[in-house]
Amino acid sequence: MSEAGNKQKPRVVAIVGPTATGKTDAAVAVCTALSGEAISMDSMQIYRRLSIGTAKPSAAEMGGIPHHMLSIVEPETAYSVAEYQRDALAAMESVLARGNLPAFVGGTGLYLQAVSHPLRFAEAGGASPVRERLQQEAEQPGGAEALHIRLAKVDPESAERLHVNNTRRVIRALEIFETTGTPMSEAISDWEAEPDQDWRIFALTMPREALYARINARVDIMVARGLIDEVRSLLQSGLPRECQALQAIGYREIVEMLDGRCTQAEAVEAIKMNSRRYAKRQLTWLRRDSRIEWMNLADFDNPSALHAMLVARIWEGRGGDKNAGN
RNA sequence: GCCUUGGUAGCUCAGAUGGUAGAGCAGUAGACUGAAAAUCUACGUGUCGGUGGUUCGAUUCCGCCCCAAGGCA
Repeated sequence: MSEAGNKQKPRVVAIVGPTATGKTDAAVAVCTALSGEAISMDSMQIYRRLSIGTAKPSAAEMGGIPHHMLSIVEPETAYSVAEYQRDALAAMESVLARGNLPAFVGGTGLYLQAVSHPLRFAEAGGASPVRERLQQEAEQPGGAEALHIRLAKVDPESAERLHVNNTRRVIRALEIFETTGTPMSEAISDWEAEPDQDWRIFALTMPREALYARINARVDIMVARGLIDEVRSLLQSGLPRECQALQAIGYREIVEMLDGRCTQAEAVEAIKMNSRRYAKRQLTWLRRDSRIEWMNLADFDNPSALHAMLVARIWEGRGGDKNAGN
């Protein structure tokens, strides 16, 4: 106990999965049963004033459970993974300090990695003049290829990894090298860095067809609840169309519609389609994480049964309690 | 009832003087380290409506039938 090497790592839970699988409810159930606090792991619920389209939990849905990392920045802000990592880990520490169970909930795969491994990022941060210059270069004819070739010279490993057409990534790698002098491949950590916590990660899922049906239905509900007005008032308040927050699914399509480039029916269909594709990408991301314990809604009579199982699994594996018992 | 035009991939359609067919979209799989709800990559076999006939060979030509849309009665 006094030896650092034997120190018990604190138990931390994460509930992940594609959009519309009921993660929020599951997290509230877990927190209620195990005196936990929820920490959102969602790149868009971070923003204030984006509520309906991000399916941000309402006060009622939170069921009295404290939620962190929700509505913490203004929508005009460009928030990034590195900031998320810093802020979310701080939130986690505060939950731990209170003796409660941190329960991360959300569907942003990169954010999960950032806090649970944890990733070490390069020194060079967000948007910069260097990035802007590289972006302009990329737009020249043959620019993307030229940048990729340049990257291959200074950081062959990253160039190998990155497809020429993935300009955004090529630029980032170049940006890291140009501003720090270190190639990206050396500046960042491995995927598999050991975390300081004892993570228990559960992914909620369901058969593809059922998932898609739920997503479609949820989009209709969002529209019925006033998604269009939400977007309209965001624009009216002067929020620029190019900002990160308005790139969110459900927002960019409505902006298109409000600008008269498509009908409402088309916008709604596009939101459904983009949400389905997003869910598919989320699944792809999660599948490669071997730590994840999958929970298929189809195997349970109802969500409550799944919640009970979740609680039981987390409880039984709780290292601290097990040791306290002997 | 008659005439016309269609019936080819989940959808919209293309195509071959007869040698079993291909685009877009959808879909699927994958990648992912400071935009990640972002960005990027790969993947096209389907009784060519049914059934008879001609033919070495029919989805393609011919007959009949079914279905859809339009027109005439």
